[in-house]
Amino acid sequence: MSIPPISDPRRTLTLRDVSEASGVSEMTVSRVLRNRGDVSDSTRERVLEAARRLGYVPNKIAGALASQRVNLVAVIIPSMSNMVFPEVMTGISDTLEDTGLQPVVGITNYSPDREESVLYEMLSWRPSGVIIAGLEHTEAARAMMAQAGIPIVEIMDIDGTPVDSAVGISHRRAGRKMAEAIIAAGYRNIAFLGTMMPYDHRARKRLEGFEEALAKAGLSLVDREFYSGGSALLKGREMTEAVLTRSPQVDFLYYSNDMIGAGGLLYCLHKGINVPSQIGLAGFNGVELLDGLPRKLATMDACRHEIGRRAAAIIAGKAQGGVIGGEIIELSPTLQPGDTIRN
Amino acid sequence: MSIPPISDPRRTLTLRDVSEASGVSEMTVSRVLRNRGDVSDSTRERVLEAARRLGYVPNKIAGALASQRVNLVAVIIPSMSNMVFPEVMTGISDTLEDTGLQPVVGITNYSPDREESVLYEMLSWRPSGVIIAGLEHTEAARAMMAQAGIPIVEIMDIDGTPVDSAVGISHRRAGRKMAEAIIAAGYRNIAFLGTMMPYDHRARKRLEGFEEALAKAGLSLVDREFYSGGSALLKGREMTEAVLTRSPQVDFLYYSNDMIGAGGLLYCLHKGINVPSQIGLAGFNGVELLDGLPRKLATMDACRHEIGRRAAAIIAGKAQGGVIGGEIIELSPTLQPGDTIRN
DNA sequence: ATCGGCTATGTTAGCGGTAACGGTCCTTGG
DNA sequence: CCAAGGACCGTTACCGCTAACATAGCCGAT
Repeated sequence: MSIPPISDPRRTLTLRDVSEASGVSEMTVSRVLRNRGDVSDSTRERVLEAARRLGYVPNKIAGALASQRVNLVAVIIPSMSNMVFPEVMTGISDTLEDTGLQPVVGITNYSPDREESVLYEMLSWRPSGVIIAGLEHTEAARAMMAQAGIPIVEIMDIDGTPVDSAVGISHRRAGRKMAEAIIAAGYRNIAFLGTMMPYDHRARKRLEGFEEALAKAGLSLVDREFYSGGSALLKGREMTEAVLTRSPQVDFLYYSNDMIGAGGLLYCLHKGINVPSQIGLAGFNGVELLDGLPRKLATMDACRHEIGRRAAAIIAGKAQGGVIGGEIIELSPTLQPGDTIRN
Repeated sequence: MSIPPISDPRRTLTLRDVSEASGVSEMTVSRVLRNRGDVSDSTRERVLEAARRLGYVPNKIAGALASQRVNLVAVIIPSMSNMVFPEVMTGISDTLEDTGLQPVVGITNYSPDREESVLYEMLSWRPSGVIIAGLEHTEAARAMMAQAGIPIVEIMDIDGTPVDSAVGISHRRAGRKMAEAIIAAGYRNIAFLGTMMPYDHRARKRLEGFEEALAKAGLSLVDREFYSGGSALLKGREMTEAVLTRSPQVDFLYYSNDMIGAGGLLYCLHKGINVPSQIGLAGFNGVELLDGLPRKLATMDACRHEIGRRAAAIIAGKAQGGVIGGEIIELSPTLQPGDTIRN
């Protein structure tokens, strides 16, 4: 096939094309497109016109290499399909919006090895910062983050030792708090229903805190049930049925997340169980999506939006030459009693 | 502060560091780390050992610039918090998994301008392909995609003209099909409840197809109600109440998505309305999450997972020097009658 | 007129890798 | 014994852009 010397539609454009089209040096074009340095209004116009006409899209790869600056922030989270991380993302995006920084998401599916490789992949693009869920990582992952020379913020959880900064809540404390509220309401035969995922450390810590508080009151879990995969609503329903059949004396069901809690609630209502006097229920997360349920599920807000905002703010602050030291921000989840715990 | 000549913990490592540490040229290190070209086992070992010991993370920016190859696929979608795109993403990830390609997500919030700027931003990183939701884009966005010289796949919808390839369903046909099923079931006083978003073209097309089929049967919508923002479940509840109060004669409620449909279903059941004999309901998307509802909502599967897989397959195929021409793949959504349409 | 001191632009030298090609050895067959 | 070829590794020249420095006008002050 022929190779037209100029304006081959297939060849991707470079600064040189724009510079030739507008009769100035590449450097001047670069200055115009980045709004940096002094350029006269007349040449600025000429350059912009040429760039627009040609449909030039700058090559950030070259730009980043030359300037040693990348406007990306790596965000590494376990999942995107469970209502909790999308909201964290919203907080991050909102805050990053007007900083020139851009989030790039990586998903780990709660696998430490996958997390390590996603982190490696993202670091190889030399982002300006990393926001990563949780405090538990492989040793190699921790080493990479410590070495990277960029701000690192571990989010969601503060029960542990962060590599650099951390923003989150104490899930252990959250579990305790919920247990105390339940006990105070007079419930005594309490069951736990949650995920089986061995790497969901936050759910695990909540359960630990929960059992700790029960123990302090001389109680212990009457029953427990775990699941993995499938429709959360349906699983909640099935697990609830299993528990209530197996342990009819149960008077409270503590779920590790709102979604299965909602399934349980629907099951109880369907069975004509009196909620909350006969049986009480509570979930975790404060998922707004579920506000339309027949009865409002008791839950605990995980400050997801706020966590995203604060984490992004830390990255943004440090990226523009802020301090080095890591900071730990603990947020306080609030109990939302809803209609499923008797007052 | 002092500037140690070597092994400054702050300086980021380069190939040169690894090459010096292992006594071979940078080129050989590069070959080892990419598994390309011949390298003896003994040097390979030495290099890998050195890289590991130093904690070297390759710089893909430099690599991409030199090789003119980037293993990223831009995925541009309107939202991540509505159950539909996470599943598309899963399909994309699954298929890209073993191709060496990596998805990078950008969110537009249903704003054409935002879509344009996200696209520009992503193209400036010179991805190997673009997967973008919908067929409606700004003129500039279309121009950019046409110029980019990489495979473009527009997903979800095929009612229109794609820039390059397209994978999706016909939402107009989906709307028609649902209307026909509803009419066949004997319902005659039908109302529509949906989103107000002017840029949700797919919901719009479904409604158009729906009304088209109604018209063909000599019917027209008895009532309609729109919402925006808020908890979908709750909105579905509120809208349903509004419609049933305003138009008591209604015997069928067609929702633009499953989530508000679920809210409506819960409302009807709560009010003691006999579903589906007194009032029928249907949604759209086939959201598995909702399987645990007291009654299974009639819906239409949007082939989300399959769309993701096929789109990714097209990109993967073309990225390794496949053909140039665009292809259009139409998938067929299947009606899931559930328990909310009388047989 | 001469000399700073601006402003507006150009020039040079990389950024950290990789493609392409070149050069050693060492083996092997004629 | 030598040519040919493969295995292994190094050298050179960029990729497209930007930091840093140079340069050319042009102004007002001396």
